[in-house]
Amino acid sequence: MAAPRANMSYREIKQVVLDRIHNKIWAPDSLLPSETDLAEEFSSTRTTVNRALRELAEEGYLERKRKAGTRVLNAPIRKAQFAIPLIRDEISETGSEYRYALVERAVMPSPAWLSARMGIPHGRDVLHLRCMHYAGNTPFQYEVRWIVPDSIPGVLEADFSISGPNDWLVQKVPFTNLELSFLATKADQTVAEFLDTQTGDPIFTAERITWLRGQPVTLAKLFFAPGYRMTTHL
Amino acid sequence: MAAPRANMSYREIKQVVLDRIHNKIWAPDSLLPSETDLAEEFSSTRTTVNRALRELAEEGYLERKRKAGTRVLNAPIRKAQFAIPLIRDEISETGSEYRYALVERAVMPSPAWLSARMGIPHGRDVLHLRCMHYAGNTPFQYEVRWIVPDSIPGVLEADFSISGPNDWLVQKVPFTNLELSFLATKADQTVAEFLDTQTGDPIFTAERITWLRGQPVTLAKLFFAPGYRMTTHL
DNA sequence: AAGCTCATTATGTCTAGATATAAGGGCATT
DNA sequence: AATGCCCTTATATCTAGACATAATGAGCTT
Repeated sequence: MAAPRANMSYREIKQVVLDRIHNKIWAPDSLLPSETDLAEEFSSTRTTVNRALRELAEEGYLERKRKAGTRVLNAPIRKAQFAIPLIRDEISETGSEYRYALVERAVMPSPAWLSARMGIPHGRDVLHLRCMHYAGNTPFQYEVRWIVPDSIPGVLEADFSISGPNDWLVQKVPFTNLELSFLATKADQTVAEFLDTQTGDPIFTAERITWLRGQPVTLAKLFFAPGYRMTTHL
Repeated sequence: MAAPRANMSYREIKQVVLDRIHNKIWAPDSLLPSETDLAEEFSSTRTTVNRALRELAEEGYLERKRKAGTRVLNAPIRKAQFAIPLIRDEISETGSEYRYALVERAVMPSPAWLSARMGIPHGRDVLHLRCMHYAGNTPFQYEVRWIVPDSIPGVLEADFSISGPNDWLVQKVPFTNLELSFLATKADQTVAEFLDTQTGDPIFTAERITWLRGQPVTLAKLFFAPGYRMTTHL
């Protein structure tokens, strides 16, 4: 248990505050002393205390409001952080060779569900892609993607047979906004074939919609091979 | 596009730096000017520039090393943050009433797979719980949990028939370490029955292991009702 | 009782400058 | 060529103090 000393660093202050929260010295919902008071107690400065409390608030332990003060959250909203690496990196790190294949490319009018989901005019042409990502010879991910070409100059001319649309988009289009969902889906026949598994198998799936300055850019459905886990530590 | 002005706030500086990264003024892998230089350019101070760059590094855009300088990451490791609320809150927010039921409570020797997974001695007694969480009358989550009683005084006497083990643990045991995984599983007969769905249906599942000062505390498998999505925005 | 105004106060941010520390690069040694 | 030492430099953090801003709550008005 860190004991208050003189000249504590903001890290040490964070630890002391955390300890006090855990030991209920500062109970849930209760108000902490003001930064000024804490600075005095820790014989530090307000700037340093501010950083400690600010970070603890970001981590979900405290709630801070101007004038109202700093409060201990009763149910610390734990924030799990998942790193979303490029699939190429994710596969390379396992020691396997990353391989990519374009399955289908088509320009088609936006289907109704897509229009609704992304907020684009019904019937507008969209670019539809289906791709496979392999770790060595093992299927890793089956990707189904729609791209709204209007807002992305050059996308209709881009060559997606060598590398995936994500690579291209990351390079060309800095998105400003992203929605990411994880869910479990049932492998239909197509997915099962591509991922080399049985129809009906549970498939860990990610759905990703990105916008650029309010304009919808792309929606991707990423079907992971059976056994995939998205894991984080904290 | 934010243009550099005098007396910029750290937020404005962040925006300018981000713009420059997006516009490849500072290309991936390239080195940024030093904090001192940037402070001069933005007619700000090093402290302010430092905060801007530090936050951008936390967000995964930059990499900073003492003496080496600040570098643009070529593949911005996007970090998706998921808020992990208490299930009670998650259900209340939908407007439904949260209901809880204990399905089974047993003390048993740790099965081999659990011992291996959590690193506890084989055969050691563990507390096994199965619970249901409902949103109104609709099944929301089926929870299967193991608790290592050694490190948690009082857990064998705790009453889990009224409220769930998570509520109790959060109150009593401030964990120091957590592993959280998301995956897709296939509903077996038990899960299907409790979640009121068909055997074989894909089930979004979370696995959570927590430790207290290196000692394993609990493992929970959380099976969510069909249709569940874990969503985040950034 | 309800609504409004305003002073107070805690946090939010910035300035200017100092010290601490990690790590790259050069130089000398082996 | 490889190793080890040291100097330099860029970031990391701290100090002390200032002003900015949101929100509370007291006191006044309606």
